[in-house]
Amino acid sequence: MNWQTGSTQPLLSITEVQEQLGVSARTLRYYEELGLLPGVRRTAGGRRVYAPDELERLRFIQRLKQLGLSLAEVKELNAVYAIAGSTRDMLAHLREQLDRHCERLDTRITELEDLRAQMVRYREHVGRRIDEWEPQGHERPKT
Amino acid sequence: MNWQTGSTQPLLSITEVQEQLGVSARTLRYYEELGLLPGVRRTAGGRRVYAPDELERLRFIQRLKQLGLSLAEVKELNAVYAIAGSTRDMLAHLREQLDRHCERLDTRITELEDLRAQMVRYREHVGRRIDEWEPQGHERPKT
DNA sequence: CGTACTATGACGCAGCGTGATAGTGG
DNA sequence: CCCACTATCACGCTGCGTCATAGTAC
Repeated sequence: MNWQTGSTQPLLSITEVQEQLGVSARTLRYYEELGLLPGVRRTAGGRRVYAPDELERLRFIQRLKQLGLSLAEVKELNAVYAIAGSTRDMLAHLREQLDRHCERLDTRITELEDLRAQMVRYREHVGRRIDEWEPQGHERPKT
Repeated sequence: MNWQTGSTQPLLSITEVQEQLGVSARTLRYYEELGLLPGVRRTAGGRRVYAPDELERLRFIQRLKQLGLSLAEVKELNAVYAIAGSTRDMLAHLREQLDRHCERLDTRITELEDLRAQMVRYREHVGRRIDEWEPQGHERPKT
């Protein structure tokens, strides 16, 4: 699949992008629908054509997503990007987002650790009750 | 609100349960709809009446939820409970679930820690780009 | 009789997965 | 003409929040 217009721009179909980036076609359409990936061109038949620019944008989105930002936050960053054009403002905004998210992550990690500790205690409690079971004198399973 | 039939059973309205357990009315109806909380009685007018048993069950559900089990898993446990009547079988099943979930938690915690480290690195990268910005010579903001 | 509480039903969110149905590319 | 690929709905999932509408308790 290559409709190069003269220059050697690798234009990709949705399936190719899917394979290269590991993002499903459904996800690609969804991102576009949400406005995260504007300006995706089409063939005469209406099929999506992805240029290197879009791939860059997608990689950026992937990174932010991996960092745990929501699509709404990614969209907000894209909006800033559109206005500030990858300038200092955008970078500053991005850094703020990262800071905020880093705090949320810390909180979440602590919560999970507490939960884990609690779960281990509860597990041991359950274990003891199982051990105590036989002496209780109820109908025992097929031991 | 107390329709005690003679014995001193504190029968509660949905709002009272909501206040005592911190579970919304919507959530209570939802649990019932899912079959997590069967046998909730009603007044002549169709209003839900919660007995101590239900409160116990709800507290149990809350604990499992806090430990991160999904409602489907809680339901499964209830099913076992209904059959085994809180016997060894049920406890054993519960312990298995807890074990499995503990592993998932470990994985998740590790993931989040990796993510955090990655985010900090990215944040620093962004920070450096901001610092480098002035020398670049683009139109500076209103410094 | 009023008004606070409640019941049921249904839509909404996030982030897509998973069809169904119809048109396109080669 | 065939068949793979793709486009556009549209519903499903999780765990409820949040109306809208109608009936109930006091």
